[in-house]
Amino acid sequence: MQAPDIAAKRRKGLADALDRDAGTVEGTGGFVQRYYGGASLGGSARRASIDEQRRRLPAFKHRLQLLYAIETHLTTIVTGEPGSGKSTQLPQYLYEAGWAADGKAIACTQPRRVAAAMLAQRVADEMGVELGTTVGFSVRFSDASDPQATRIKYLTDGTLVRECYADPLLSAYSVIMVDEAQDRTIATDTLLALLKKVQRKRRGDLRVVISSATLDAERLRAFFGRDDTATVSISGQLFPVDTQYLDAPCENYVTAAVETVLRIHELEALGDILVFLPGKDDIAAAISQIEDLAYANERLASLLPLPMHAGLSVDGQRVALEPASAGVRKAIFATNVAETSVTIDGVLYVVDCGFVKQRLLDPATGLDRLATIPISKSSARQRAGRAGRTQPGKVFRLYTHAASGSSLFPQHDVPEVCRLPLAPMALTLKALGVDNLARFDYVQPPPPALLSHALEALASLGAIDAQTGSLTQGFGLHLVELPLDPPLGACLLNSVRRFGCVREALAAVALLSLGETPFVAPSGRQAEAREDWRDFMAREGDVLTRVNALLGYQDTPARARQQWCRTHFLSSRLLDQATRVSRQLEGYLVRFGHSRSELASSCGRDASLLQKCLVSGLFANAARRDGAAGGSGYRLLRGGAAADIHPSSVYFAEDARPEYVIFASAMATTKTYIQGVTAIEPEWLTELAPHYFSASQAAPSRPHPTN
DNA sequence: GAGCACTGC
Repeated sequence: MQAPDIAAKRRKGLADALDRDAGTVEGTGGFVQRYYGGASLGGSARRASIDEQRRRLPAFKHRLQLLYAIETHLTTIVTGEPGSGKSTQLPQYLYEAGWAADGKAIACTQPRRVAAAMLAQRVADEMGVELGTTVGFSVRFSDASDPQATRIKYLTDGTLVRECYADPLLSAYSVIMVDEAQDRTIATDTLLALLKKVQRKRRGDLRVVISSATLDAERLRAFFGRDDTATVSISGQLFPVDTQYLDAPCENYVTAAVETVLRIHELEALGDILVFLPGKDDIAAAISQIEDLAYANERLASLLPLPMHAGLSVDGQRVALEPASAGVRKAIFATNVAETSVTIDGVLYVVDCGFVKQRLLDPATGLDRLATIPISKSSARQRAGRAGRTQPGKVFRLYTHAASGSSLFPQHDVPEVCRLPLAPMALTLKALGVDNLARFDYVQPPPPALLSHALEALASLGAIDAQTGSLTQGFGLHLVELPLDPPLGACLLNSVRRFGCVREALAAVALLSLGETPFVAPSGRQAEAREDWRDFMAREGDVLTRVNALLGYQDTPARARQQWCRTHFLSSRLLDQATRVSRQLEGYLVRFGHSRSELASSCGRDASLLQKCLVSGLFANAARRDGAAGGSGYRLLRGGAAADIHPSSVYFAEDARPEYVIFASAMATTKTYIQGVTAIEPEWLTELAPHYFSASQAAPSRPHPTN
């Protein structure tokens, strides 16, 4: 139960807050209050205008209703469109109402780091405090919070889950607001499930607020218990969006998108167009179609097609965000980044192809697929909303009205726990004392096949005991702490324990955890780039080649790195991030008690040490040349699926390909491609993963049964 | 022979 004096203080705080304001607020549920005053806290003109702005936000009308709901219910679900101010205002209302009065803090979690940092900055500005004092944030690589002073703390949900390791009851917080819950990421779902457990243990002392744009509210109410859960809906600041559909299904959404853009440009008032397409190939195709047409058509000179996807450099993204010159209409061809992560101002028209690329693990084959699938109805609404941010807009859906209502488009997205590899989540839950993952109280239970896949993977790495299912001392416990996929974490731990190649392993693991290759050439300069890249190339494969690039980058003085990347056609964004990751990982190894000299170990000229080190974690990703199929392809040792070398690999253009390889990832798109490929000797598999491979041939034996 | 959506610790 809530300590009486604290609750009383808070109620007084609520009353004080009411006393400061002026006008009449009306909430639903019969909770109508008069409020007085109007003095701003700071008294300066700037503060007064900030207060004015805060009052104009839709959330303000629901302020008392929200505070009342949170005061009287353990869990409150808040739905509201973007622009309603819930992410910035609700934590402030709670603070003003005294929820942080007794030394506890109010947490607000976000799925993405930039969002957490930006929100904290804005709220600090609104409250007139220095960021990192009363208002702070904590995300990977950046902590601007002070345990003594911070009362409103923005974090990523992954960071808060990690705080559970040190403080399983999250006792530093009185209220935890989980924002953007509609994303249903693994981290969000994990956090929600943990919060339900913590709420029970803290016996009414922790309030949970779940906020979301378009939420499966009923599911969450049922999960947290209908009696203890309130629902509040806040209207957004969106303008009406007129929706248009095709009369008949289109054959090709790229052509249809281009045609629609041209028609808008021809017929509609000036205003930018945002086009949603599934991938960057489609984006490039659409843009080049428009550019080709523009040669022959002068009227298209005032139409500026631009790409927007996560693979672009910061500068590349900025071009699409900047306003076009007078009289020019931007047509931004974007992937899903523009649905959630990036907000583009000035968009009046949205063109939505109705598809998205989504990653999913096929439990039958154990292979990742990147599939182009119809979007959910929630996602369609979200995309449409991008046209109505500043004035009434229009959305052109590249499918028929009949299809839009049909089951072709599911109501909501499939949450990540139902489609992605779960080994990292399984490790987290084990570390937090969840012994039986099959019986855990999930927001939405994952398919059993995904769970057993994860448990088998963890057992084969030695992270959990195959018989008891509990984390192994030392290895398993360290693996939990590392911010890495378990196989990569295993490589890193083994590099210091067994192989003495920490310098290279840090680089390799950091690069592989980011997934992409740093070798990126602008179109048209491929040949020139390939020539330059020869200096980095290693016979042993992609990983050593990328390691060479990263170590070269790190050996370059910081101020010269950008230029160095430009001359060598390398992604400085990726290499910079990999550098930060490897530094953070090194910090973990220090914390685990490894000495400076252990961490300085290098394999020097003996690349086989690093190769073996990679095998020790990635052994499940082994493949052998497929002689029967003509020799250029591979066959996975686990499952036996056919696979090809990804075009980004150093082996793609090679005739002499190694007989046995391990790879960082396999992904089925048009074909199954393996990526991040390293040559190995087959006997390393039986030497380093004898439990996984039978000694006679390098083929997997059945993994140990688990749990 | 020719390509990977998006996050996060």
